Amino acid sequence: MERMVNRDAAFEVRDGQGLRLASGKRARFIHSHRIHTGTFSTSCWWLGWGGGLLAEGNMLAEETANLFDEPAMGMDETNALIRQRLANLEAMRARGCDPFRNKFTPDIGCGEARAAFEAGRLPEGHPVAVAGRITAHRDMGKSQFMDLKDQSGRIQIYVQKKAIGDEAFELFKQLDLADFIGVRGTLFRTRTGEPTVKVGEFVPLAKALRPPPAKWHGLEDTEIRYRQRYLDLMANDEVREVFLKRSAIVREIRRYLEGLGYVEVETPMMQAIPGGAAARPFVTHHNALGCDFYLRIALELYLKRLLVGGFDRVFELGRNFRNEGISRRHNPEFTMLEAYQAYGDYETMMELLEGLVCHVAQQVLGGLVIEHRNAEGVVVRTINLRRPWKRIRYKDLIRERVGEDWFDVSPEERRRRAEAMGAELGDAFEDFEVTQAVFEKKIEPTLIDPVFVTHVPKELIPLAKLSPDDPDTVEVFECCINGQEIAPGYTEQNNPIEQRERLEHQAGGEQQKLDEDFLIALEHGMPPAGGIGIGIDRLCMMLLGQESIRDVILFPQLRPKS
RNA sequence: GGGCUGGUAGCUCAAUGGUAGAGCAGCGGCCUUUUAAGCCGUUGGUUCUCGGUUCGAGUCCGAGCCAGCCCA
Repeated sequence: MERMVNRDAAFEVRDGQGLRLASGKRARFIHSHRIHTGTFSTSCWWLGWGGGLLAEGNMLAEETANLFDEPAMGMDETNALIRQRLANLEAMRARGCDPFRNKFTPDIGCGEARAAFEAGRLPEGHPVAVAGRITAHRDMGKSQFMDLKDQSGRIQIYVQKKAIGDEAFELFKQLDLADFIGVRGTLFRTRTGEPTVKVGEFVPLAKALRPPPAKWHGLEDTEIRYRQRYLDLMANDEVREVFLKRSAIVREIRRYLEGLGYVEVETPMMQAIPGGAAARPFVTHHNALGCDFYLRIALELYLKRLLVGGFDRVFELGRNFRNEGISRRHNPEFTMLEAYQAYGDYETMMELLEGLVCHVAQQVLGGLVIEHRNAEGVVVRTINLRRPWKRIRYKDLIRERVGEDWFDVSPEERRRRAEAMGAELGDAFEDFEVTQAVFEKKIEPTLIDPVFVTHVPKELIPLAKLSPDDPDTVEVFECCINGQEIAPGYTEQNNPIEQRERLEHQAGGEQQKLDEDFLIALEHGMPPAGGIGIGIDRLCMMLLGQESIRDVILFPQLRPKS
């Protein structure tokens, strides 16, 4: 009975309120202006748009009737295109055909069938069963062409009136663009050479009550593209491609790390003390425990506990949450890879990163030279990932880019020069921050090919371990590609006494901000280790040539529509 | 948070302050190998919201909402 609701899930709950349906209760619902009665096998909620129900189980008929008097808010039945589709749905039903079928089993994908036929792996006349969404319709009178699309791609189908009979032909014409159908037929090639399925039988599988985006221009409204990504994916093949490749990137990252003996783990997203980074967290509340939790801002502190526990090569690939601004490069939730390797150091992690990114690029993109193109298809940037990647010390890079005497002049002179270069400096900026502002504004954006910036001043990263050969710097690298920092890597701090001092200093005397359990773990002994964090969204932007993080996240965060 | 740009039919876009339009989609008709099919006809609008100026506002002004870009 639940399916009954599902099948007719085109009808709204009034006033945007949800209705709770108790198991075994009878409920009335409406479709196409007809009221039906049903019983629910499980309890469930129906809410807002696309929900199905108008009244709760044991509500009296009179009460329900009142609800029906209110104007429809959820589905726009005033829209002529939707009304037309509802009428087509009814007409289909009147022919005794269920517009929302439970199952149809294709024996090959649309794109696969097409490719196999093109390659000669399937012969002319070969029988196939395919299913997909109708993406184009070309009406030739007594014969019809349609394009059918599924995940594997597109194939054309061809229907002749005399081949399927008058009755079925009329039903066929009741189909709308964007409906799903299943088709059984045989492969052939049309006069124009197009691989096509000659339909012997078809089955409507699901009705689309709303029209799809325009076929030719695609969907360009950025707001709809992000809020209703399914429409974007439907209409824009290149967007689909980006997300399929993102999936492949993540898969290849896992494969590479597994090949090196890394163990993938999952650690808490809800944490009592959010640590491992300096960022504002989101707060949430646990009712039964009666306390607040924070959504994690980093993976580090739990992964290090696992090093203590004896997982020597460990990684997690998952979501972090930071309660900060939203921009072209920032989404409040973003995907991070953190990996830790016992008995390694930051140099180990540089090699890991090089190997990882090259493996992914080779497997997913088929090469190590990445070209970014603008909307006109002109190459605007080329990134060369070939190994070895450049390694340069922070101070050497600064000297190389903004003057050999940068660190020899007075702090006042550095400030003057930085401002002359257009770096924006806070009044309270210390000397190292002035240099860092120049690095971020003037140098980082120019680092297109991969660069490991090493020997970073210790003031910048107070929690890291000092470099033995230059104690003013720490054993840290920042890897920049495509003008952005993609991944920092560290020789991890395993001295619990120093770690405690630093964290206590960072907590500023607020005990509740100190992750005591983490410090206790370190006191049990953590092997020396290299660690790395990779922003997967930014890595995808770089590899896939996307200028905005929103174009590599399926459902980027936007302000909720009221 | 600040600046700039934008919001018009289901989609993509037009419209000097003077009758809101086109293409596609939809609907009706013709067409049995088309593919952005074609041809003929046709429906469709709270011009994001609220207020103001004006004889008259999609257009000008003010406030707000949403988005994009830049900056913080």
